[in-house]
Amino acid sequence: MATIKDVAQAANVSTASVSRVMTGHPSVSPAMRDKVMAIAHELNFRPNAVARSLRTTGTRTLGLVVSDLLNPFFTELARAVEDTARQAGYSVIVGNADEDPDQQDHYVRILLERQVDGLIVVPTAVTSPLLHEAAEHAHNLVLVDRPAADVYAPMVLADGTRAIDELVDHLVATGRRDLAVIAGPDQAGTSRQRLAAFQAATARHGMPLTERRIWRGDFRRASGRAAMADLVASPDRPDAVFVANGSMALGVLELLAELDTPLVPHDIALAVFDDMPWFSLLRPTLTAIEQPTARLGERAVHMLLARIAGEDVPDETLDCRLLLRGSTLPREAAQP
Amino acid sequence: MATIKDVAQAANVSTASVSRVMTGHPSVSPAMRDKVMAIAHELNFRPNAVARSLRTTGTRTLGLVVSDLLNPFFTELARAVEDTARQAGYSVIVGNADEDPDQQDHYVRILLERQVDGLIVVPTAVTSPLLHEAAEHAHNLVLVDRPAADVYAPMVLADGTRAIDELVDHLVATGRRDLAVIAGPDQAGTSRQRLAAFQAATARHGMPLTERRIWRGDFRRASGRAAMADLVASPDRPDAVFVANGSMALGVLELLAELDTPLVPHDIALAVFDDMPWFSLLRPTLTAIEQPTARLGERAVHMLLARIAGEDVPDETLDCRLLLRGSTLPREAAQP
DNA sequence: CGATCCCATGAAATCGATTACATGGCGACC
DNA sequence: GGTCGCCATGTAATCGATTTCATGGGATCG
Repeated sequence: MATIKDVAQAANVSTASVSRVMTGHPSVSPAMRDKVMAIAHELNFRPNAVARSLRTTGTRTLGLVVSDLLNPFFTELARAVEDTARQAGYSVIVGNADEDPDQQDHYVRILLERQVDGLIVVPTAVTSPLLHEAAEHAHNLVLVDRPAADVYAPMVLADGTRAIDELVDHLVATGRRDLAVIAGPDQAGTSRQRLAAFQAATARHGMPLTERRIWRGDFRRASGRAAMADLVASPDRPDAVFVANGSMALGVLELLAELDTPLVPHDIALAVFDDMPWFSLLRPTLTAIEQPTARLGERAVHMLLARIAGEDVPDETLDCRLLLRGSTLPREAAQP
Repeated sequence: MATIKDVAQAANVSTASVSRVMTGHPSVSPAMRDKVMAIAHELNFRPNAVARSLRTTGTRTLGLVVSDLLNPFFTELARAVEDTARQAGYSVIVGNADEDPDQQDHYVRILLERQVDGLIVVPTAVTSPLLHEAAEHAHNLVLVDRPAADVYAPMVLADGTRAIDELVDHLVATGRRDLAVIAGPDQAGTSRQRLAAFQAATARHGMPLTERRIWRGDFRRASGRAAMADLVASPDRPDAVFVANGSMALGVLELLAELDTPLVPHDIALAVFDDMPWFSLLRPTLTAIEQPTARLGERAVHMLLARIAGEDVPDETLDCRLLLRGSTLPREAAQP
């Protein structure tokens, strides 16, 4: 690969001049510019971004660590982050923590070593010493989707409380009396939030959630399936089920599809936190709470860029939207 | 951030020694190792990977340019690439070309400047001067999923020919006589391949595809929807439709779901190239050709690492699998 | 006990760019 | 016409690591 020195020699000028031409420095004569440009093209010169970064401290690279790339929610988030970053002239290195705090830390460490200009993290666990430290150390850090204790970094979250309230109101209003939830792992902030909101809402209706009505998953497909299997096999089934994320919903739906008799919505109302484009293709169509996923990623990048620019950035909270569909129709209306 | 010099000073040793300790060089005394390690921890020293890369030429980073991150096929591919790369100690910078050759070139350029150790590309177009040049210039390049003319780089492709043959055999055997296809953009190699295979298979059955039976999409959701709208509205509908990728299938299904009378499978048999986890949740369940997506990503990384190691790497072709489901049941069996 | 060899360490060069500082030349202004 | 100043360019330092080469000291072996 041709270096700046090769170009300088071939053009009979100093490396400083070549550098000035390449970076668009104002005081360069047109003659110099043309000559250097011509030779640079001819030699197929591409500035070595690694060397540049070393000198300028600045890599124009952002790091993104998500908790589970298999989950479409996070792939959409990643897509939005990549898109927004590119428009601002940044590249993105992606890390997949697979809901494992150690792997998350592995990536944070690597990304810091690579001198990313900023870091966007979906915290796998509520607490991480490394993240804490990264935040302390004036590293540019933004948390997305999930809160994390003792990490002093701006966050952008989707708050589903209002939508969950609305959902529970609807379920109760349409005659459901025995609500259950398939929750996520306790270590994830979003899981706690959603569970808490659901509990609060049911309590508000005078029907607080008992421990028997809380199934614990891990936000992955298989755990949703297992929970649902358990749930339908139990002697006294609940008459409404709220699944705390989209991945688990896939498992739940799989299991339901294998049953001989359809349970939803007549016997059981079903609602999912996270909407997917194919939910309205199912029969019955699936009631869901839609998160502003793309905006989440977009805002995260903008907040991060603002932090990089030295600005003070407040937390942001985006609202979620309840999409009522067929799976939560009242029992009567649901009879085929 | 503490540098190696800070550590060296604090420990009263040379930077060379610190470097040797950090990189695990064999000839370092235990005393030295302990002392340096202790101080490094204390100062919270993290080696600057940018500086290291400059000296060692090697970034332990791979670049991945995919043609459309909205398409679940590519997100799964990206996930597999990231996973495999991480296991080999590499990070991945992802670029999304959005089916735009210019944007693809933009990313290739940036990734080359960043000195990635290797590049995995899903070519947006059949030809790209920059890719051609990158391949020529002994850059480590591997193409995935789609062939590209005049780019001399190893490829790993999924060949759907056999599965498409099988599909057409099945359609004909179950009484379908008027087959149609919603194809992708002509610039994409996979689109050409799939269309060619479909045409060949129908011809083999003595019913060559006429131009009227070929709808042109662009591999995106909206184009699938538009094509299907056109198709169902036409006076003489075909009795079987093959959709050339999963994104377009989503649009097709959306449109079908909005119709009052179900057409599939009685009036129209439907099959899709690309399987998705939720295809078996639909009613009818959806016949699809499954690609070995994860293996594709995995093999791409291994081939790339082999190239980086200087080995000669042959092209690879992986086979696809036809999954017959409800949407291609014979008309008789399909009556509700 | 002396010669030899190797091991641990340090000094300094190096990777490829950017940039502070020096310098020469030319135009402008009085 | 002389002085001042700025503009274009070059020289060399710099970023933070790795690595070559030199060196001194200790162990080994005869």
